[in-house]
Amino acid sequence: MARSVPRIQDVAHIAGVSTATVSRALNKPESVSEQTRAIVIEAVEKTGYRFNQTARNLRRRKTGAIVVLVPDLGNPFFSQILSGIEKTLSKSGFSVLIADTKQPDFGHDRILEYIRYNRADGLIVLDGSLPPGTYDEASTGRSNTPIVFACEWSDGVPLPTIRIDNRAGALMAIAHLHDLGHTKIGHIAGPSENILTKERLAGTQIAVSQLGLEFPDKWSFPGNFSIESGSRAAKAWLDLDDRPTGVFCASDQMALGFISELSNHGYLVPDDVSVIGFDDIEIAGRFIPPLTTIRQPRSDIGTVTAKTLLMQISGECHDIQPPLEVLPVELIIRRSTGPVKTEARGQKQHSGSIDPEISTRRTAL
Amino acid sequence: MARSVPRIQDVAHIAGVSTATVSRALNKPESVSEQTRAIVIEAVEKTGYRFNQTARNLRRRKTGAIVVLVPDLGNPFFSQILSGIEKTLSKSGFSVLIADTKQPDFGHDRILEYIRYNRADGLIVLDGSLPPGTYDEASTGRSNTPIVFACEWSDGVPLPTIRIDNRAGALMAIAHLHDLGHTKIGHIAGPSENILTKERLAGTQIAVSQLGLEFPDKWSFPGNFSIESGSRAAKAWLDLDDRPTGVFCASDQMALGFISELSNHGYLVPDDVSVIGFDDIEIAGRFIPPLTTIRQPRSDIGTVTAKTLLMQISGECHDIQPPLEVLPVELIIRRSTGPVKTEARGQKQHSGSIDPEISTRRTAL
DNA sequence: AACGATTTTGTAATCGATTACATACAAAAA
DNA sequence: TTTTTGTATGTAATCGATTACAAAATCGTT
Repeated sequence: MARSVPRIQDVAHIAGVSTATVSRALNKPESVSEQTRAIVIEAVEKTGYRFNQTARNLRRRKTGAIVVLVPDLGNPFFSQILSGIEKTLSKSGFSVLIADTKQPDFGHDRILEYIRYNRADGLIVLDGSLPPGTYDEASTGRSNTPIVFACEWSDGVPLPTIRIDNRAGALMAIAHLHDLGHTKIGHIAGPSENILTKERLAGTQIAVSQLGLEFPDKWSFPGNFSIESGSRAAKAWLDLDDRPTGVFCASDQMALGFISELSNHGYLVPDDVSVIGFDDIEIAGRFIPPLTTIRQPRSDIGTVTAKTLLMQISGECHDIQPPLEVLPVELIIRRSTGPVKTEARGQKQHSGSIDPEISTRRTAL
Repeated sequence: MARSVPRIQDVAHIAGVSTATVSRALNKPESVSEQTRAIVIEAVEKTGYRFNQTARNLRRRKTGAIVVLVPDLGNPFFSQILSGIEKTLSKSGFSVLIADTKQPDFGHDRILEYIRYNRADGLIVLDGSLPPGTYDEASTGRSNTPIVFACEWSDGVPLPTIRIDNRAGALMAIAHLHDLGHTKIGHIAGPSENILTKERLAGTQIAVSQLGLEFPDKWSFPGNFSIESGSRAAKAWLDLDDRPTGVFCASDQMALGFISELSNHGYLVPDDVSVIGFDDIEIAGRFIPPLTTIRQPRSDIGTVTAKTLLMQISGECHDIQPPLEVLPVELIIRRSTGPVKTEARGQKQHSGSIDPEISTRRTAL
């Protein structure tokens, strides 16, 4: 046991061939005679040799790593997309490196580091809020580190993007509320500069105006996708004289925060207000009431993104236009939305002879 | 613009010194005269030079990467710990590599790869369910890749571990239920081989027997930490003739699934049964009702783990015993637990003249 | 000025693989 | 038999930094 980790030289020595032959036997088996190949394989097995990734990377001028820029690691929505990415990339032998862009010490120039100095073989960006100039080198081809956007993107930056149709999602949400008879519809938005916020708000506005509904500013609540901001929106809703009877939230987390805060004030969903979310995070279907929402195919987003990046890296993609993949969304109807009530809140709606407590329980589900 | 990325040679050439001097000026500034240092710095700035991580790693026989083995990336509990790890390690210049051990294609020998072939400078294991033999080389010092356990661990494996006091957490949970008058206490457990399951179950049994309570098998429900398994436990609870009035769940997710399923069947928490969880994931405080739970300091676990690993890597840690850090847990009382009711379920409990519907709403909060 | 001690700098080996190029050898064609 | 072609293998350069060792420059002392 002279050395702890065997090198290609050790294998070559045992097999009685040169290092070049060992390398070829392992990387391009057809370029080596069947005999020597067998001898080499045997020597590899005897020594337990594994190639040194670092040395290979240096020689090949690759890093073997893909960096994923996540806006918020703590958010369950992203962690599941990440899971899909990791699965696909690790299968292709890449390491997945994660950086949280909302960490206080994340400098935006770290991206430039990755792009400019070849610190990664590719980049997946889940955060559209980075300054657009960041991508100049990548989009003009001056950098050879491919970048793919997923979920979010940066307007006007011509890079491959995997996303869903956010406007269509908003349209579906508003249409659903309208089908239930709601004419006074509110919206809780994400962070104002966010591209998803803009798209979902735009979709809402289009839908609302097509349906000929009013949509005053006071029915549009600010938020930032977080649970807490949903709960703040609830307080704003409570302060209103003329309240929307249906509220479309730009994220499930805000929807849950909204419902939760209303519940703290003795209001019930969907009795007092119908609420629809966006994302379909795991807990949505198990909330009380189960949340009606627009589902995003999270795992698919992850795998499609990873595959797109792999194609970019291998150079298989010869399109002139950077690929744009728009995955479908789906309306999941659960119990946080219901027919609009005409009565003012506080009036009871007992139906005949049913025990009032049980009745309330039913509606509370 | 001859080369896209400047090398140390380019800097050396411009500064009129050797590559060795440039390297020293950057890595050991005190070993170089003030003059040359200034010249080198200037040349570095002029060229925009950044060292090539791969080349450095090859020479230093390091990889610059830490691998984190996560049992389930989609679980919000882990993603927040991960966030703490990433923050600390990236500050020290390490890349964080993530592997999902529950991915179908995750071979357990991948860990051996990391340990044996120096594919990473260190390993953080959040999954205690890997075969104990895996760590032989690491714990006997035959491998020089340090490993640190966090949250979970492998019994009898003498490696540094950062965790909470699971038994104490269980004790606090049971004591809380007992304080509220509950004498019939049930438990929803995690996956049976899991070390946390065992500890929390053991804590429950100790507490229950110290308090002189009965704890029949049928009050111990199987689970696997997931929302779904909590909901299955709810069905089992419903099937019981003699039901526990307080249930301690080994994870928040199971608690939420449990409450959700009960709600689907018209049962209310804490009216019909008090429920306490474990973890304090973000949504817990916003569930309906807000979940009483045992809080784990997730972010702390992440940072302490990362720091411990860094010490192991730098060799600063000269303890004979591998360090064991037990972080404190905290009982967070919210509204999913309440005083035990003596009445049988289904009897109304209207208090005087209050509108019954409003009354129910209150208790439903 | 001469000496040794100390600081600063340069030369070249090294980390461990990949691969361009050269060479050896066998089979096919002349 | 000689020449050509093609396949299989070896030699050595290379990727880009770090660092052991040697050489040179600087300093203080006598």
